This record gives sequence, structure tokens and C-alpha cells, in this order.
Amino acid sequence: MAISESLVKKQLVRFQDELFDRGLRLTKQRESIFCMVLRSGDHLSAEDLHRKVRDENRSIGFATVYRTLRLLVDVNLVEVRQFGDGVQRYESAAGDHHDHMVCLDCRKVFEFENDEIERLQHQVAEGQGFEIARHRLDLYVRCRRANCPNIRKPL
Amino acid sequence: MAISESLVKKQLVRFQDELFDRGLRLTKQRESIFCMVLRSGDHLSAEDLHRKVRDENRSIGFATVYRTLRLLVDVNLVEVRQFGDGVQRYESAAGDHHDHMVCLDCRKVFEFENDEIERLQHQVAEGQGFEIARHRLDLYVRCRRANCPNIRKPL
DNA sequence: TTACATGCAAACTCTTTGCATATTA
DNA sequence: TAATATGCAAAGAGTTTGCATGTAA
Repeated sequence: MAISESLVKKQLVRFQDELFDRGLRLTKQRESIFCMVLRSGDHLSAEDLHRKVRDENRSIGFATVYRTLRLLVDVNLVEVRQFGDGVQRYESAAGDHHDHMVCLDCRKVFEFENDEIERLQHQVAEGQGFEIARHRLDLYVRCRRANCPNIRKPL
Repeated sequence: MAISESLVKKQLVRFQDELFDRGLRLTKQRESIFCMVLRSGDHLSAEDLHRKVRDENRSIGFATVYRTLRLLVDVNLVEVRQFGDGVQRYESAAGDHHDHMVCLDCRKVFEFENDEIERLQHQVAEGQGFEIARHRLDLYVRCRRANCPNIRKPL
């Protein structure tokens, strides 16, 4: 989901605070990477992010991208997704919880929320004496629409 | 889920048929690997399977395990699972559809079915003009029970 | 005897780590 | 200046592929 510029600023402040608490620093690279995640509003892989961030900062390395993403995940500002193609994708943790619908043809990712499904999940888990820490619900669909480019190899 | 011996036989026949249709052969290695998936009733990684199958056939190689699993997945006799630890796990496709509950402490995998959740998923997808090809619902839980060994590193 | 299957090792993809250098408080 | 951060390249983990050899119809 896309994010407002004021929320971008808020998130950056939170990142800075988390870093400060750990004796770490908000560098240009870290800011650039986190901003890219926030502004894109998409589900980007480390490679996607590296490519995009290099447009701003020519010499940024893969290792920095991965290290920054791990840092962001550790402080709960970013969440990791995996849609079954062996690549991790990253998304801002700001905003409401949602699940994902992935088009097997064009690989576009749509988000959705359904409180009733959430409620039933908790009911199922509690019925067996468990407490849900987190969950993942991915619907793999075929959009069958004219605007589906269907250009990438199917999942 | 564990599987009856009669179903194991039935599944092997289906495998043989699929192989025959493609001009391929049911070898000792392929039989051994598929039987292990069927009988274990667990969610095993390629490494798990390789280790177990080597007890029967000392010289079996990793490549054969991977190649056989891909073959089985291609003919819809086996399904792939990924619970977020970067390892693919394999499970017989025989038996009813079910979702998974994974304990973050002991990594034990429990299966469950909930028709109402399934129904709502289809409702969500159709509401947006999509048709579900498949889906994945994983609940990550903490069992908090005395019998949870909690010995492996958490996911 | 011809095609398919295997085992081994090498290659591959994605991600992490080691290390010397650069940067920041 | 002392600690953290970076970029590069090398290492890792999991999986796939190339190739010579083995095996089955």
C-alpha cells in the first residue's frame, strides 16, 4: 500500500529512535533503502530495492541492502513476504494488517482484509489450545483480464 | 497425514501411470522416495527424505531426490510447502485439502480444515473478479505445552 | 540397443559474512 | 579517536544442471 509523505517522515523518526536505542546510526544508505520501501508501496525483493536505490546512490552495495532490511525487520518496521518463488519480498509494516492475492499470470500482488477470516483463524487455533503469533494467507489467482500482461514466467 | 497401505499402493499405480504417459520409468529410487513421502505422513525436506531413503538404498543421490520430487509435484501427486525457514517441504497430495498450523517453538506442524474459511476466501476473490487457483494459509503459533521440546532455533 | 535414470560434482540463485576502508558521533 | 557502516568479494545454504556411466524396456 502506498503511504503518505507525513507517514514516511514519522516512520523515519521511528527508525532513527530504534537505531539510537541500539547505539546505531541513520546513514544515507539506510534512509534511502527504508524510504524506497515506504514510498514504493509494493512488495519488492532485495534485488528490486538495490536497483531502485542505486538510482539515488550509485555505489550502494547488495550487502548494505540486505543488512538494512534485516535491521528493519528486526525492529518491526518492515515485514517479509514469500510468495513461493524463492525470493523474499519486503513491505512496510505501517498500516493495517492485510493478506495477499497474487496473480499467477502477471505476478501482481493485491491486498485484502477480511475480519471474519481473521476471527475464524483465531477460533481454530484456540480450539486446539494454541495462540496465534502471526499468520500468512495468500490466495493465488488468475486475473484473466485484458490488462494482465502475463509476461513473466508463471509461478 | 499418515496414509493406509492400500492407498500407498493406489498412489504408486497412479505414479506409474503418469510416468508411462510420459515415456518414463518407475525405478527403485523413484518408488522409494515416493513411498517415503506417503508413509511418513510428515512435512519432510529434501534433506530429510534423502537421509531416510538412504537407509533403504545406500547410494541414492541428492539430485535423484530433487528430480523425483519435482516430477511428483509436476504430476500433482505431491505438494510443496514452505514455512518460512527457506526450506521446501513435501507432502502427499492424496487426502483432503487442509491448512497448516506451525509451532514457532518446536516447529511441529499440525493440520486443520475449516470450510467456512475456504468459503470466505472464494467470496473475497470472486468479489474482486478473480478465480482462486490455489491458496496457502499458515498459522504460526506457540503451543506453550509441557510436551513442546522447543529445542530447535525458533523460526 | 536405444532411451531414460543415476550419481557425482560443479553451477546456480539468493542471502550472509569477513575484512579492509570509510564515515560518523 | 573510537565505534559503527560500507562495499566488495568470498562463503553459505538450498537447489538445479551437465556429463559420463548405469539400467531398463
